[in-house]
Amino acid sequence: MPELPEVETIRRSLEAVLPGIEIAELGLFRPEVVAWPGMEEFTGFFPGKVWGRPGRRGKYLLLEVADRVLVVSLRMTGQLVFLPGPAGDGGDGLWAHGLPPHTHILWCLAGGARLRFTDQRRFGRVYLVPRERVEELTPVGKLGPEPLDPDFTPQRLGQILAGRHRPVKALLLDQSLVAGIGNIYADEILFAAGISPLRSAAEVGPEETVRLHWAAREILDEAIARRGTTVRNYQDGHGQAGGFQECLAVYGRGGEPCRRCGGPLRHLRLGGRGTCYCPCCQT
DNA sequence: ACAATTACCTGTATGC
DNA sequence: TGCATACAGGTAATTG
Repeated sequence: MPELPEVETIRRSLEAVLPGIEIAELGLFRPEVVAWPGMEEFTGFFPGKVWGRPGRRGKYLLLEVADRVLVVSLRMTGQLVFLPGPAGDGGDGLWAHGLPPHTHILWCLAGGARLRFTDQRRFGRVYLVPRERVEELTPVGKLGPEPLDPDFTPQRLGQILAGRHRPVKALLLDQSLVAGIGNIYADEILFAAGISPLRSAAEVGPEETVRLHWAAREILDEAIARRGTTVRNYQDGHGQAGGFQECLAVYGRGGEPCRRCGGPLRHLRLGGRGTCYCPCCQT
């Protein structure tokens, strides 16, 4: 499940190889993954255009291409992988052999390399929009602050929590309040902060807010350093797995002993999401 | 305005 | 062995 650390890792992978490369042709095998604009305009745009620098906002990849931005939402199982060419399986253009199943878009690049978008469950979407209309035409316009930006302070987090009576985990998952945190990191951040996911946000005190703010940055930074978490099928922009799954304290460990107190971790359903926490260490 | 719920998807695991 | 069901969960749309 690509969350902020995974999308940032993909962004860094692509930043190393994509800028300056020209697009030769495009294969669109599943038009419904294109949310904007229409299929004809989308397919007609790319040939001859040059990739710019990849950016990120929350869980969204923002790939500059000529005067537009390709906004990619990977959702659950989406993958964006750069395949160097023309060696190996590269260089065959749109008719390349060995393309994995669920390949929905393939950009064939000058020199034989390719960029492929795959998504087993087809939740993922791409938007091709003018640079100045990203916020207007894509969900990026509805996102809350970036948790790793300097202006995301404990005070700012306090304002987000204040007066809201939903469980604190539900707020962490709400992309319009804080951008980039998904189910894995919400559980890990709350464990690191020692706060129960069930607590009403309004009842999180000032001292705990500082701890929660610290935990969010600590966990997200460390997860980026380890190139993301691979529990199912996440891979970075070169097709490599992440390493943070070895650091998980609670996610996916319901019933297993807490690494801090040794007691059994609890698994429950919160807002339709699987949730793991330690009832002893998180209050 | 806010909060809760549902639809969208398919591979994997489990129960009978 | 085979079939049905539950589950994984990010986001948009819908309902309350």
